[in-house]
Amino acid sequence: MLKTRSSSNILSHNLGELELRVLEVLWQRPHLDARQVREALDADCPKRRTPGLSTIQSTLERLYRKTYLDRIKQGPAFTYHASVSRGKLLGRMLGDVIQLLHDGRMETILSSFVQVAADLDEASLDDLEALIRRRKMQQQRLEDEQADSEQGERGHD
Amino acid sequence: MLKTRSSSNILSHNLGELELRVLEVLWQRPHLDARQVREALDADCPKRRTPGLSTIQSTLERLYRKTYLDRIKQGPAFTYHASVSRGKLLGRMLGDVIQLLHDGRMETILSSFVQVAADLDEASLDDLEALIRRRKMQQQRLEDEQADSEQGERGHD
DNA sequence: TATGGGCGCCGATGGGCTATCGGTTTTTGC
DNA sequence: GCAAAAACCGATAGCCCATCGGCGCCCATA
Repeated sequence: MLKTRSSSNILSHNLGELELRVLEVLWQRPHLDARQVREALDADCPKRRTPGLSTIQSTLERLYRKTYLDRIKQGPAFTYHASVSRGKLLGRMLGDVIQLLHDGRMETILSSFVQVAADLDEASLDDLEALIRRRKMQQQRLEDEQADSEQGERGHD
Repeated sequence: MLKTRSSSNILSHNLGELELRVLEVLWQRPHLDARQVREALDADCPKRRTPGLSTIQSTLERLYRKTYLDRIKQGPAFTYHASVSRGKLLGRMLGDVIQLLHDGRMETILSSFVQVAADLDEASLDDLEALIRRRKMQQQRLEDEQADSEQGERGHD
């Protein structure tokens, strides 16, 4: 009856509800300590009973250990701030899902996404096109520079 | 010390590892019963110890209850097949993630996705553009037809 | 230098989920 | 009707998050 589960969840970015709410708070106002995060949480949703300070602290520490947050000791308390932007996290989680469900054909991925985008907003298709154009130019420039200086560096992350 | 957690996971589409592997099998060859699914699983990855039949059955039933699978009683055993395509599921999970992390600005969403697509493959940007073009025509045609026949129906899902 | 209030940190607890079976019941085919 | 196979149910294990209590440390202050 042993299990030997390698990992409970299939996605590498696994966030709980409180963790996400905390991240949201810190995206809006960086550099808060646990107490301030708790207050912000309470202000955001007064009807919900705010968890105790220790709970917030645990969550902050978990997020810190998972490298979603950085911290600086400021006076008596740590001050936390997101080490990953909302857009970055979005991109990574999208990448997770895609890696999980892709079938090798780019067509499947893209049509799925276009479908999502189209559901969200018609105008978004125009935005997407503009973004692609920009991205292409960016990529082109990057390639040119690389060929020019002949340096193979990575990590435009 | 009570928890009152509304839901353990934030995403609505929550799949385990075995569940996903089973889905993969059934996407490749629909209409298998538990025994056949088990054999396919074993064939896909012989090194890994194949779970018992009951485990496969439980997983199939869970996926059925979660409406990822349909089943038909065929002879002595149920025959299972996916009720949602790979692309559909991909789209929904992408939608989940986006809904979870969007900040209201379409820009954030789109740039995150384009970044992912670009990471995957350079040529994908061309594909994406082509898809968008196709999608736009499709949408245009759909709107025309709607305006023409003046029927306001929903649910092109 | 004692002391008291924060704060960090660790461990325990509870609840949910998937994976995994064993055993019992139901169904089927002969 | 009977035997075999399949479905179904319940139990267990392991993982993860939420939640807190309690202990210890540090620093300011009397």
